[in-house]
Amino acid sequence: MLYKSMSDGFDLIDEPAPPAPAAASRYLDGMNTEQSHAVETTDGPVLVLAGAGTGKTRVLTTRMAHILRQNLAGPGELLAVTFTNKAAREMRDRVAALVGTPVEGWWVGTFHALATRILRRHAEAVGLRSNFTILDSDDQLRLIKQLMAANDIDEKRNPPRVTLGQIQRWKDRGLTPETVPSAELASLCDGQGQDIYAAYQDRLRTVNAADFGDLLMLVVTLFQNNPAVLERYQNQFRYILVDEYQDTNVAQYLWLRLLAQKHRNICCVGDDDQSIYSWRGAEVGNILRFETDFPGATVVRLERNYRSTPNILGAASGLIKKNDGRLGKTLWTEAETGDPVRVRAVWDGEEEARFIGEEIEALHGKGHELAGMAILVRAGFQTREFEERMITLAIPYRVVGGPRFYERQEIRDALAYIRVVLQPDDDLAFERIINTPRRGLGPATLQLMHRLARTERMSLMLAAAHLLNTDEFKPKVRSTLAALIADFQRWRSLLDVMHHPELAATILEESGYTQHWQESKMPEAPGKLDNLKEFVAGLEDFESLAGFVEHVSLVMENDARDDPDKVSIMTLHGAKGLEFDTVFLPGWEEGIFPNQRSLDEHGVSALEEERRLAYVGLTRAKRRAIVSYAANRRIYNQWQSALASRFIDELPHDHIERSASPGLGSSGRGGSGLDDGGATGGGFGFGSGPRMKRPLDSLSYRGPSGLPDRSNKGPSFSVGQRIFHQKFGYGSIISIDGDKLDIAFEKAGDKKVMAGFVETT
DNA sequence: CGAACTGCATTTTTT
DNA sequence: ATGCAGTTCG
Repeated sequence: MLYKSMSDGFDLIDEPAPPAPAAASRYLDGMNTEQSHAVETTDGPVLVLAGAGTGKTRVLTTRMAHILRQNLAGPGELLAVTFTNKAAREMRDRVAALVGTPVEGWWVGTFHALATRILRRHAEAVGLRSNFTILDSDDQLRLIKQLMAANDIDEKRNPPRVTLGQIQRWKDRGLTPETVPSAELASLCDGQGQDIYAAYQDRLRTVNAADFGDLLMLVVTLFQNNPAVLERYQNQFRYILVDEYQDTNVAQYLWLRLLAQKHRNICCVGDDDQSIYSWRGAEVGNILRFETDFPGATVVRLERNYRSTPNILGAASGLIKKNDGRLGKTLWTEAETGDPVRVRAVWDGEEEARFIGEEIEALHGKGHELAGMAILVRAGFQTREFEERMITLAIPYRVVGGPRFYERQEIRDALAYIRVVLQPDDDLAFERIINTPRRGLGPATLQLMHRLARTERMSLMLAAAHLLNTDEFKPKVRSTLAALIADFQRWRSLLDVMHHPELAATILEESGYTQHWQESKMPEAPGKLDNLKEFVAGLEDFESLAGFVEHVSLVMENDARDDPDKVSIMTLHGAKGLEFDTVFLPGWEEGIFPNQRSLDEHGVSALEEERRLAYVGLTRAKRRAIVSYAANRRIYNQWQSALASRFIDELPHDHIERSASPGLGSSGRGGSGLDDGGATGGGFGFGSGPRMKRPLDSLSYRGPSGLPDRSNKGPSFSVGQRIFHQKFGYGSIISIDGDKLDIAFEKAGDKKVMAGFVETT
């Protein structure tokens, strides 16, 4: 099990607690001073700055247990908010273990789940009905496309994804169509961004739906417009706890601030150094500003680390120190020094995968569990070469974060049928399946329905019903559509009668959907049928179809089931909150990590976020961290010479040990602080060739040490100069950064190349 | 309606 | 290169 070990070092005491005060504080045993301070400071705002591996979950859960045990609040008066369902579940389980009571009726959950819970009760106040649908990203995109088409906006120049993304960012910031700053409108949708946003919101209200952003924003609106409702919740939640506060966006912040205003007992836990989600709206500012927002706040720093060795912490701390604007923490530990962080230079990606594979085999051979090892990459596409390597070596592995069950086409289709049964106004769902399987209800029919729906501001289903009373449809269409609507009505009437898994099966059967896949000769058809079976079977775990649909829309989680011993391969983002004995951090090269695109788009702040990502990566390791970087990288099937990531040079020398694979420039002398004067990471960045397996071909460019000639005695270059490169041919210099040249090659396009591999012509 | 073709991008992701 | 989406052709 992946996260099992997370409680290592702070096992929970789950004996039932005698009421006596002396015994009641036993759950505080074994906590360090700062931890218990964070737990026991129950009055007023508290900010807990919890460095990586300092036991923040323990503090959070113990604090909840403490509040309950001291009778400071009942379960219903405690609000505990997390970002992911996994975190919410873990919190529930651990508090339940501490208190010895089941967690029914508690307000422990994700922002979105809790917001939904509030919203269902007050839906009318914000223009929805209580059974509103929560849209998934597929629905959202389809809707945006429709609206853009209706406004004659060119999709080529204005990708719908971008439009949707912008609207989501606005919602993250709590901005309505009316309050979006005009300066931000010019660039979107040829200046029609505001209209599209407004139309989008309008459409959502009409079809009784909300997207994820709405869930948060509508609660804020609800509170702002209905003081009585706000007051009720303010009174109810005597204590508020927030996990991962550095990840909150503006809407979430407003939400919390409104709720906390009355009792002011809000405790936020977070780590500004682990803020890696600004690109999806998170505001590090929220955590940096906490003391201003909540005057008189108590700030507790958790700096004692229970996870990693001093070497790992030293390397990570040295790296993160390069960031400005931190609240600042100094992690320390009493653990044994441990191995230095290894930094390995390799020739190319293939060799990197081979190297990591060998390391994993060696460790496994010595009895280390595969489940304790992880390969953490910057971007999804990097997982492939490691997967391939694991397959050839027959090492069991799992890629965390692949496509999810509920995102599969057939599951979404099935879900859409159910959604329409539950909520006839759910246009997005209805539209999805109106012609799936094929019924001859194509675009023409749909267009007719849409027109009426839009002009009369009604749902498609209603529009269809109206149109059946006219002679707008051809007879065949008319009878098919009438039959479909009748089907839906019949299924709806069975809702209270039939056991819901059975009903779902009936719907899939009678609608012809099952048959559609039975007849399909697509290779994936059998698998899809299996998934549908699994889907129906999964319904047993829920009380009703409505409960199930809610679960699916809010809990789109991966089935993290199997625990057999496997190496984890995942992105750095995906690894946040996890820990492993051994962590491999490949691909530390300029352009990949830090990611070039990110840098291009957001400059210094992006660099700092990338650095935090590196910090997150390193601090996942309990005992061993192995960073690697390749001299050559194939990107989109183009060979590029790569430069070692600047982060490598930022790792403090006394905590790392550098080495290079045999045959590669910087000898295997190993030893930390390899004195190669390598400002850019030790003799790196050979020119590359597509099939240049060894650097031999480029011997003539190397200095006596076997390193590329990086002395400045070689030819000097100037911008605009015409040059020749062994692999890329002729080109001209765009810019010069030390010994790194940006060159526009005539054939190969723009590349970054080391000066040592370029000849003047 | 489905196969085949063309053009295009290709970071990170939860709810 | 590769995969995906949107379009076009049979």
